[in-house]
Amino acid sequence: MPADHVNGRREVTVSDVAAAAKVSKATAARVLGGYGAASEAVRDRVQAAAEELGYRPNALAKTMTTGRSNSIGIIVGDIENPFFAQATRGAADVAKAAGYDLILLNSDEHADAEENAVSVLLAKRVDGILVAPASTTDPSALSAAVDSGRPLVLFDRTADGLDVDTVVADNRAGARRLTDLLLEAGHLRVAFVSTIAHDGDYRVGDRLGSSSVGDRVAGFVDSLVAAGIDDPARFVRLNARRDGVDTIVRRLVDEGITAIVASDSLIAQAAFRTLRELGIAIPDGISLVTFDDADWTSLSAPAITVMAQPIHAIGAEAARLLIRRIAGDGAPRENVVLPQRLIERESIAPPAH
Amino acid sequence: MPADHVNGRREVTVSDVAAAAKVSKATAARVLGGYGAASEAVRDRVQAAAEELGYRPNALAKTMTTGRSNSIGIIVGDIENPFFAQATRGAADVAKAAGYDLILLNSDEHADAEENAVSVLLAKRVDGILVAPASTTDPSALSAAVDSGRPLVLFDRTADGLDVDTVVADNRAGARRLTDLLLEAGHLRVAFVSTIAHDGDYRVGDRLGSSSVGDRVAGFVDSLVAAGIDDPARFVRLNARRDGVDTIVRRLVDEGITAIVASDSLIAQAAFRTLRELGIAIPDGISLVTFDDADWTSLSAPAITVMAQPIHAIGAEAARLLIRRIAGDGAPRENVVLPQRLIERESIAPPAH
DNA sequence: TTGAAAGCGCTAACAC
DNA sequence: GTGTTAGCGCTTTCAA
Repeated sequence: MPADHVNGRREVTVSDVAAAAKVSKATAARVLGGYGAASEAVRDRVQAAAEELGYRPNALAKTMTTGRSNSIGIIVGDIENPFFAQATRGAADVAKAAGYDLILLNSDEHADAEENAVSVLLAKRVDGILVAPASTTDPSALSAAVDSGRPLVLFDRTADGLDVDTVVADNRAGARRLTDLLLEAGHLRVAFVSTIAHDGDYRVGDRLGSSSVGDRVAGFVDSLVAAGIDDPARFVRLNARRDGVDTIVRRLVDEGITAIVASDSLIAQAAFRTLRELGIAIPDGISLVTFDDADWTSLSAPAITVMAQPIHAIGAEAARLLIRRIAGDGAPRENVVLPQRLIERESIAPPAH
Repeated sequence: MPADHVNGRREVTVSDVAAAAKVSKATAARVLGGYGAASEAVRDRVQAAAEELGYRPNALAKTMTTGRSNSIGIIVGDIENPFFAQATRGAADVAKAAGYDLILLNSDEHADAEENAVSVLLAKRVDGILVAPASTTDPSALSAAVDSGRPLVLFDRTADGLDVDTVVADNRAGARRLTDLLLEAGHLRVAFVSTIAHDGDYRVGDRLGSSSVGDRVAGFVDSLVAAGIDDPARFVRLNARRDGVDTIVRRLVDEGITAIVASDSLIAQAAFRTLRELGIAIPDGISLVTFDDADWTSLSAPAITVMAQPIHAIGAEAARLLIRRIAGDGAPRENVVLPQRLIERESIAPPAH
């Protein structure tokens, strides 16, 4: 039952229009497709016939012959995460302006889901793929995409060993600045908390599964080192997904930590709740800072000092790069690093003791 | 340059595999496509050849002959809006489980963008469309979708005159309950604020552009009427996008309103900020309630009493319905109404004086 | 179980 | 300016 749809109705094709307009298929296709030339009379006749019959182009057939689908795939961790939603919107706007649509897939940060997503997109012959790689250190799930020769652009995270364009925020500088702020306020015992999985305790130089978290940790360490603080690695607490942010924060409190750098606003949110339950005031009991200017950070009491990321721009820039590649730009790979922006609010105070 | 990609490499096809395995194209296609029968020996040979050559199926070609694309389109107002992001995730999960992918389009609540989105999706021959209609009262932008005969399911909002499945939340009951809470606390002057556009002042019975807002207003009015409050329409303030939530809230304060029902959490957020600027305490100066359990509503001081919606479920249920239709379910249209859930927090107190 | 051939709706040469 | 023809990569009769 090809071309028919479930309801049995058959779609109107170029041939139908051509017949109705009494011209050849090629001519009808030329005016309908807006390419080639045609006399005004013929053009009118064809358009009238198309209108009359309710002709709707079949983009798939076009793709079959041209090789271009005008759609690009985007693989995010989870579209429900505001970060990805904003980046996706940025990408969608740029894509739409250039005539592309987005096929959206969630990886949940799992390599196998990511690999599967790539397969699906390749099968649908997307013109290019945008992805926030689930793993920086082992991006093998993306190899099919690379092998396919189709343009691939990474955003938010880089991927080791892949020679592709990337767009990320300057997480290291951002983390450095955020931590500096805490140290300048007099803190000596400040912790960095992330949900990222990591075997054993963190040691300086360890590579993390996500370059953005890795860069944040590096910036955090930079700051402590510059301040002459001994053994900075002991202040880095990972595996918060496994262990629970709540548990980790309680432990930090017991250890006498006086300030916390949350690796993302979800962690900050959990920490905020735990501190409230513990009856510890922010910032007088403990100072708290985080990444991303999430809604709640300016509405909470106190409002949270954050390092905002140009999220929309990250997605938009990635899409721009991808589209340029699709158009055949053979320039060497580009690694765009966008600046973060500090928003100082009320969650930092000198340490208590 | 058909079938070649930008880089000039040609994709491996069924024919290539068939040749390598020394079988006919049909046979190779049968084993590769997992349909029809084949002897074990042949099957192995074909699979080995496919593996060897790096065969990747072309889903588009398959769609061309079968008429099924295994992709569904989803048109949302704005993916950056957490409501749509969550609903999209719900739909994506159900879709993925059934073997479908999502093509995502933003309408920005504009009819022309919506109409254009429908066109694109129809051209890409999606198997069905999910849409949160930009307009309940004039859904003509969706007529092409309806005419196409392809399944269409609406979520979050209904559309007048369209005989299609819909999935919405019980906004009227939710608004009624939320408003009742305020009246029970002793409020007599409570306002409802929405960004929806509307010509002139609201009058009871006016139809609004969005059924969800319309239902909320209706529930609000129900409550006031039940309490014997005169002329409830005067407490309904629309056009907040045009006039600014800030301006409207200030005016309400001047008018001596003692409680506000925000039509969504973005409005509540703006109102929260304005009241803070005005130095009016919540709930002692003014009580505030809203829809949607947004992050900030539980972290703000005070935490906001909200009517939560089963957002994920709305998207999931819509996708479920759509997929059932795609499978050929000819049952009469279904209008699913999902219950909302009250979360009482700290933003209601008896009126001041 | 396997193969040959036709066709999905379109574009792209190439001729006239 | 217009028509003819040959594909794109797959599935689907229909025979063998």
